[in-house]
This record gives sequence, C-alpha cells and structure tokens, in this order.
Amino acid sequence: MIRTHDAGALRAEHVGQTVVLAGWVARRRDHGGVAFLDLREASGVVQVVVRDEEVAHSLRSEFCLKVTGEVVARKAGNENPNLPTGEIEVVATDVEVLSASAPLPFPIDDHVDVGEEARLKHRYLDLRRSGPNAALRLRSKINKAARDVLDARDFVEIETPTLTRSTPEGARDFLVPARLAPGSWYALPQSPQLFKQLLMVGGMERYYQIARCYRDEDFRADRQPEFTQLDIEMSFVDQEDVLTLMEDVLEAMWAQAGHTIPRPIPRMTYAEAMARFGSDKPDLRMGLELVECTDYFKETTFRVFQAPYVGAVVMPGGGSQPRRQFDAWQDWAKQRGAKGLAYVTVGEDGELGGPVAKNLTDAERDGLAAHVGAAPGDCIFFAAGPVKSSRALLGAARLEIGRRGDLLDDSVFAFTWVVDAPLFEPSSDAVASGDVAVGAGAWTAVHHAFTSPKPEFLDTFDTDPGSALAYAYDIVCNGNELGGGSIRIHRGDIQTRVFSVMGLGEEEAQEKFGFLLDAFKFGAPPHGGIAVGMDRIVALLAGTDSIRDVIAFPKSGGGYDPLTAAPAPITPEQRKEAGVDAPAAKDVPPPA
RNA sequence: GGCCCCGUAGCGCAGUUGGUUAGCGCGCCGCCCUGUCACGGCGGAGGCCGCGGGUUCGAGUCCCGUCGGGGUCGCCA
Repeated sequence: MIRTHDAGALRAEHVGQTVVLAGWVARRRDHGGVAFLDLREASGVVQVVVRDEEVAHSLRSEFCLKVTGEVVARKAGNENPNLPTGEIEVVATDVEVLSASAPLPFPIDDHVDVGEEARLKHRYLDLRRSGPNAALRLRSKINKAARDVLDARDFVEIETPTLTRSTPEGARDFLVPARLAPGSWYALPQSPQLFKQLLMVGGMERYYQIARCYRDEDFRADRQPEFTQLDIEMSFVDQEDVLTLMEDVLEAMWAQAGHTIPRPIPRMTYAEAMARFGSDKPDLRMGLELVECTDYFKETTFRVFQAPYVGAVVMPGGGSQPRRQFDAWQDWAKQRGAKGLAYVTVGEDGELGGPVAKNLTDAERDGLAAHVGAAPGDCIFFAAGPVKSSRALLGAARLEIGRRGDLLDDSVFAFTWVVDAPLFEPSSDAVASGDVAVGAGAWTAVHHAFTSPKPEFLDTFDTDPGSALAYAYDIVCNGNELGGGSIRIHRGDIQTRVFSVMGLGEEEAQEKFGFLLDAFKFGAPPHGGIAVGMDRIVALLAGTDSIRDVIAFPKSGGGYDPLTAAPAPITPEQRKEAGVDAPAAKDVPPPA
C-alpha cells in the first residue's frame, strides 16, 4: 500500500507517529506562509498542514496526493469538534502529487446542490461526495446481510443467463440480435422466473441470486430499464416457509441501517387492503382509512351518490381550506381521470358545508360526521362510482392528504404482507370503466402465469376465474411494493388449465415455454419463492426518494446514460454483422 | 402516448409591463495573507439566454414547433 494509515482513522493516540497518507484535496486554505489541506479518502478527512509555500501554492481541489508527515496534537483552541480527526493534524514533510486534477465541472461539496444531469454525467465525481458514496457502501452491506442469512440456511447462489428467450412476463423485452442465427433474437430476462423454477426441477431445492432484470418500459421516478432483484426459490415449502424466510432476510437488511423490524410482519388480504386503503400496497404509517358509505347513502336522493360504491376519506383540519384549494383538489382528481372529488366540510360548530351538503337530506347530514369519523374542522372527500376506480381515487387522496399534512414519517417503516390476491383479472379495460366483464371471458394473471391457485380453488378456478384466489403474497413497506412471490404450479395439468383460462392454447404455450412444461413432466417438486427489488429497498434505507441514488451508474429519462451516452448508433458493418435487418427466421404467432 | 413544470457563465440561481452594456453567489485564473477548517482581501476571465421559426422598431422575456431534463397518469406481474 502507498499509505500506512487511513486518514480518517487518525486520533490523539497516533500523536508522534510518522504516517504516509494518500487521498484527495477536499479543500485548501492557503494563508501564505502556512496552508491547510483537508485530505479526503474512503475512511474520512484529516487536516494536513503544509508549511512549504512553494508546495502548497500549486495544489488544487481534487489533486490526488501522497502525504508524508507527523501526527501532532492541535494547539488548544484549534481543535475542530466537527471532525472525528479534529483533535490532531498531520504536519507534512513531503507532498507528492500522484495525479493532478482539471477544474471540476461541479463542486464536490456536501453543502452545494448540484443538478442530477450534471452529477450523472460525471458520476465518478459525484461518488466522491459523502452522500452518494455512503449510499453505495450501504447497498453493499445490505447485499451481504441478505447473503449471510441465505447462506446460513443452505441456500445456493446460482447465476442464470442474461441472454435468453423472450419470456411471457408482461413487460416489453430488450432484444439482442443473434449473429449466428440472423433473424433470431435473444431477450434479456425480465426476471429469472423460469430458470429458478427449472433449478427446482433440477433438485437445487434452495436457490437465490442477486439478479439483474431488464424491462423495456417507460420511465418513472422509481424505475430503471435494468434493476436488481433478490430472487429466491425453494422446494417442498408452503407459503409460511417463504414468508418466514423473507422476514429473516428483511430483518437482517434493516438491521444494517440500524432499524428493528417487529416480527412477525402483519398480514392483510388483498380484499382488505383495497377496501381499507384503496391500494394493493397500503401505506400503514398513518390511519385515515377509507370509510364505506354505500349503505349509508342507500336511499339517497343525491344522484351522484346513487352509485355501486360510495366511499369517503377524512382530511383532518381540511375544512378550513380556501375555495381555490378545493378547486385544486378537483383538478388533482381530474388529472387522475376522475370526474371530480366531492367534499363536505365540517364546521367548528359541526355544521356541514360545501356544495355537496345541500344535496343531502337532514338525516344524511346528521349522522355523516359520526359515520366517517370526522371531527369539527375536518373535510370529508367522497368518491362514488365503480368500486375499483372509486377506491383507487380515495386511496390516492388518502396519500395526498398524508403528504400535505406531513403525516408520513420517513424514519418509520411500516411493513405488511398482502396475501390472497385474485388469481385472474379481466384483461379488458372494463375494470377501470366499472363495467363487469362478462362473456368472452378474457382473463389475465394478476401475478404471473405460473402462480398456483390456493388449494381450495383448484377445482373451480377455471369455471369461476373471477373468484379464485392466488397462492401469492406481496411484501409492502410504507406504500412501496418491495416484492412479491407465490407458490408455483408444479403440475402440468393445472398449468394447462391456467393457460386455457388466459386464452393460451396448447400449441402457443408449447411455443412460448414448452421447455418449462416439458421439465414439469419429470417429477417437478412443489415449490415457491419470492423476489424483492433491491434498488427500492436500499433507497428506503438510505433515506432517498430516488433509486438512482443507490445505483452506481443509473440511466436518466428515456433510458439514456449521461456518462457513456448510451444507447449509441452502430456502424453499418456492425449492423450487417449483427443481422439486425435479417428477415425473421420463422413466423412467430401473434400474442393471444 | 396524454398532461404539468424546467432549460440563462463550469455549478446553483435572479432577470420587472418586451427597451440600451444580461446580473448574483459559488467555482475558476492572477496577486496578497503564518492557525484556518464552507478561511479572508484585491483584481480578472468566462454567455449562440437549449435549438429553429414567427410577432415586433426592438425578444432572455410573447407565440408556434422541436430537442433535452424532471414529475405525473397510461404502461410496468
């Protein structure tokens, strides 16, 4: 090693020692005859005193230095209590410039805000800043915590291919031309789903992988075209085994950030989550649950509330919002595709106000505040219409109320399992418009096509797809779906029936994933698993809103990498050789 | 794909009802400074106001288009 000591580890006990340090000039304070350098490296920062003006004068920010010097105690009054190394300093006897630095595109200074575009373009400089640097180190620790738990339980870490076959998982695939088979294409995996199931058939019994996954979808704040899952699969287990294991893993990961997760993690059914929170990933850091009002308004003369569903959510203290604020709520609701957001205010005297109140009967007004749990000064928002879309609107309103009221504490982690999701949902968009899809009966898997129905629906799931529940589970924290999994189908006959409900014929099923169906013919063990998104988990634990902050080299909008400027054009030669323009090797049947 | 917001010096931002030479802070360059720690002082350089078109006597400012960034809904199991 070039250095003998870590700069950030020097303390009073090292006084008198001659040390060799290596690091970067974080800051230079030149007083003419004496200059102070803050030398920064992975372990921290220490103050270096340079008395040779010739040497000090030429040094600049982010020069990479080797410093030889003696550790001395700072004189009384010169200590810096803000630094762990603040009691001492290193008086340089020799300073060697290992590498000079050009002027920086942006300051490497924790006090200065820099735009994301500039940071990502020079991400290697951004990573010298304490925040981004710490985020990646935290990520490493969390990965290790997960590995330790799984290793202790005899899991096998196995890598699966990234050049594979287009899989049926719902998102758009990234495609890679096959030079040796012009006209044919690999797909990058959306997840290792099929491979991990094959590993179960292969007798591995306990598999895990920290796996990169690829989905070619539009961008969101919490989405990257490539992202990382902790992927787990186990044989001979039921749901309890998977949930317990995952809780062990989560507990260990959260412990890395100094947090304790109360065990067991509570559970609620999908139906309960939708009814109480209007979401399949409820944020349980606050109350303000949705209140069912359909029965309450059963006899109402108010036409808007003559609907299959009427629900409410209370905004504490919201009654005093000015009119334009309520108008803003209307715009907010309309932007989400709703007609509006009806509201009633509760005056300090208990008198109801707002445009809706006068449409209600005396009886309806009298009991309303009590029914929804509103207090004087509150505001009650209503949604009326189709069950699913109305609850979704109220669920979104609930979160918005939480944000505006500062009711969501980011230092608190509220976990829940959401279980018993429906196995299928109507694939038509009839759901959103509120019509009940009947007839043609095109159904699509809520989770994925290999999720088993719960045992009690094994006989009926194809005759009554709408009411069948899936043997699936999602882990939710603070309104984020961290991940999910299921007990899989391991019997060919059941798999065929599931495909059939989805309108997937035998021939097409064989074409798309015949290799999996074939594998299941050879004594496939019962198995199940789970996958959680590591980017979101680390972001939560790092206290950042964006998963970009916990990815070493993230992409910006449009899948663009500001650092390498990928994606980039290719040469005509590359194009020809890759076979990008070759005609299809074989006609592929269109999707069902 | 729809909607909203933002593009002004290396970075972060201001720029009035459209008006003469486009500012501020930090950084950068030069000089000075022997106890600072987000050191300080003096001086200086640095701008196709994202791009294209239009309105106007005159556009950083108004209009249309376009590109880039961010957010959101759709989409993403």
